[in-house]
Amino acid sequence: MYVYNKFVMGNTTARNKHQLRTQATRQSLIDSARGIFARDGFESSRIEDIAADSGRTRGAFYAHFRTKEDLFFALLEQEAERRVVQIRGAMANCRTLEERRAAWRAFFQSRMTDRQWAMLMLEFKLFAIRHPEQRAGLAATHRRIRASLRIEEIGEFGELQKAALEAVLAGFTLEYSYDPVRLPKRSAAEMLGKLFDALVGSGSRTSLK
Amino acid sequence: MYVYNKFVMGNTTARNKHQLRTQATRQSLIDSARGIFARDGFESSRIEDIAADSGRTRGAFYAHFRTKEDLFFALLEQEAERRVVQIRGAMANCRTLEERRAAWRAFFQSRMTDRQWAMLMLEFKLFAIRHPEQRAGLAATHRRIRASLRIEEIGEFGELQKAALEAVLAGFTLEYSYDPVRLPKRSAAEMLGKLFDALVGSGSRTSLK
Amino acid sequence: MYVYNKFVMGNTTARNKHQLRTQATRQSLIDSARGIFARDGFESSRIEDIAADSGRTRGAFYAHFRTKEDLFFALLEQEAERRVVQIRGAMANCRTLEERRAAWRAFFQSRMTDRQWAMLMLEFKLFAIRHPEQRAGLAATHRRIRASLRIEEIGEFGELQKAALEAVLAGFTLEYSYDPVRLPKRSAAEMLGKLFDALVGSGSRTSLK
Amino acid sequence: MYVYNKFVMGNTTARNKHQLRTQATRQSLIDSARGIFARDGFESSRIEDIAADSGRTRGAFYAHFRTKEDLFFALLEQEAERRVVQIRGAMANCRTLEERRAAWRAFFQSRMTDRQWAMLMLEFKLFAIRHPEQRAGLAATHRRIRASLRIEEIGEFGELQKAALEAVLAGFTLEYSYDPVRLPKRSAAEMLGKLFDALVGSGSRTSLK
DNA sequence: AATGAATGAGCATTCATTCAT
DNA sequence: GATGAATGAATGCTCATTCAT
Repeated sequence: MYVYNKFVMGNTTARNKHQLRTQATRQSLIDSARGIFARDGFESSRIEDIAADSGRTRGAFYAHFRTKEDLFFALLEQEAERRVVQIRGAMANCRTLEERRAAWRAFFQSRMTDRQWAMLMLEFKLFAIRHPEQRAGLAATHRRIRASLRIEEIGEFGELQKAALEAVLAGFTLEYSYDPVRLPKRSAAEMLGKLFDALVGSGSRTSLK
Repeated sequence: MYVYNKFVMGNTTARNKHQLRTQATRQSLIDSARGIFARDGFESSRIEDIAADSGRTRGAFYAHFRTKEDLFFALLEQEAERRVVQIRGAMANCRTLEERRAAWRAFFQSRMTDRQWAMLMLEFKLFAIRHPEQRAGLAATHRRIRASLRIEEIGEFGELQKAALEAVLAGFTLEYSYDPVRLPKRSAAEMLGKLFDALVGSGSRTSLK
Repeated sequence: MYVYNKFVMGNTTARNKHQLRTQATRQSLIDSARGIFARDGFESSRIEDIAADSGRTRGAFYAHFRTKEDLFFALLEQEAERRVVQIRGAMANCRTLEERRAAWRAFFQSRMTDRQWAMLMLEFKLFAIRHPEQRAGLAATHRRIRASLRIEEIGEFGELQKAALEAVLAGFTLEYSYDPVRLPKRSAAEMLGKLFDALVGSGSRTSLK
Repeated sequence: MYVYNKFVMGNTTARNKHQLRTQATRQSLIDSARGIFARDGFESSRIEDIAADSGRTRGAFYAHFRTKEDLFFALLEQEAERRVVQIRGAMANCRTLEERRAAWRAFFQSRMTDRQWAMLMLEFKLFAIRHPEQRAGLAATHRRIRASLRIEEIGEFGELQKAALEAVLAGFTLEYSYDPVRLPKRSAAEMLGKLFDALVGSGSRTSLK
């Protein structure tokens, strides 16, 4: 009941109304969770708020998720999947390395203002830092997501470069959320682009690699 | 009772035992708070834990601070002051612009592994993001601290550059806390240094400015 | 959830178990509150005591009332309603002015030994005196209750007479609670009756009006 | 140290400054307590507020009183003594029964607007009602005070009459505090006077005795 | 006597989770 | 599956009282 395999949706053709309604409730809760978790943080988010936001009650929540953590991780996985779909879609339309690199660059820049995702990733990392006993599992999940992104399609990267890209992005999104006046969107995106170039290396230029 | 003037401490020689004890308790609570807040985050930190860690009771806490927030800000201010003292001290020994730039670079790098400070700043920014009603005051405090650092002594900077430096640093420290294996200290520091050079500009090289 | 419409109870026959349980709990809490508030006073009454007395937990209390004040006012309103029902019922059986006056006199006397109600009214007035910011609302409620009693049905009264009646009653009930030996029930009731006559005026006798 | 006998003051002629200051502190605390207890009630009154109001600290309080109750009773005793002095003074100037009766009547009326005393007596009675284990002692004290008033000098009274007088007074003062608009001072005083006459009996008129 | 820091029991309130329906 | 009442542990904060100075 509590296990939800996203591939099931794709495979199953026969689904009755009951199942559809169930899925709708589950999805609705996840959708509401996105906004609440991003706004209040994991700790301060109240299950009742999430349930209320999606027009359900606490009971509906517990029919689909075992704990608040469960929902948090389900949400993260789904959101990550979305980003994977997004970048894979963009890559599919690219022919040359240059195009792929440009697509990744644009993806990288676009994520800075993706406030909800940024806050969720931040909360995820803080959660991981503060729950060492779950560290291993969380790290594995994260690794899996990163692998799906297949950034190596735009060049060979060491983990260091990848980590640096993520770090820079996280830093900019946090800073942007904290003080959007000091770090205006346009200039910040521009600078992020340059940092991307510097870290990824663009053509023959000396990079930070 | 709640007012603590750091300059008084330096100047005054005659202090009775009462005052000494008061200061000792207050400082002890702040010291304990540093570890607890950094470890558990602002929300999850319990006043009882802080009090217990410093060998006091909840009551002692409330004799010195009005609320948990109060302690949090007192701690932040003190920690910030320490960093200011540190960089100002380093700068005092510099003669040339090159020396000053190198000192700042080293300071910048050193802060990445300053895990407690990093987590505290992160918590501070999250707090600010999530308490918009206090935004103005918090921003003013933050501005004051930044002004004390006087980074302009190593060159003219726009707010954008300063913000980018902060963002990059925040991103790296978070990433480093989250997965120190993926982002090993030495290589990360090296990369931070290069990003510093790129953002600050070193000599005639093309910078990210 | 917090809204309780007494008329619904009377009219509705179909009520599911959930609703019944809800009402039962709510009423049980109010019933317990009557005893505890009367015994300990508003300030000293502990929610835990009230919950425990009705065989519930603190949580159940908060499922039905927002604060201790909320419960206090709900209780007062219900108790007041009971008195209104009582006097209106008595009046319904009266034909002449004399009968109505006698009924009121008896009602007046009976209230002196109604210790719980007396203490609750006393606590209510003390609460009002000590929470000036809520004065307006509380006064309005009180006025509404008084209007429901319709004492004018036994003659024309100025506010002064009504207030005096209330004052005398309050004084006697307090004194009776404080020292029932000094003010024995029977003689006190007799004296209360005489004061009632004096204040209300009976027939052609010189009154205190 | 904690025992304070008011007669000592009258007897002692040689008193050094130290003792005077001590007495001043004690008296100052009692003076402040009068206002705070009357305003907030016994339960809600904070020792710190009383100390602060008299410009002292908690420590000074505990140098003079063992507990909050102690102060409360010391205050009550002193206030009662004042009323005794007042009525005894007034009586001393009376020659005839009529004069004495008029003096008592005026005294009775004047006490209604003596808000602080009224609230203190109310708190006292509530305290007695709610602390049955101390009932005996409190009742004895109260009896002693009543005896000092010597109301029998204006006629023979049963306890019933005396209690009724007290009850009526208490009721009016409470009502007057609660809603001074509904029970205007002048008319209330007038009515109190009439009730006094009715209860005490004036000349040949039929009384409520 | 007086100060005021510190104690610690007490209490209102919140909220994740359980459970009868 | 969904409801929502109820649980109960947790926690911030208050305040009478103690105690070192």
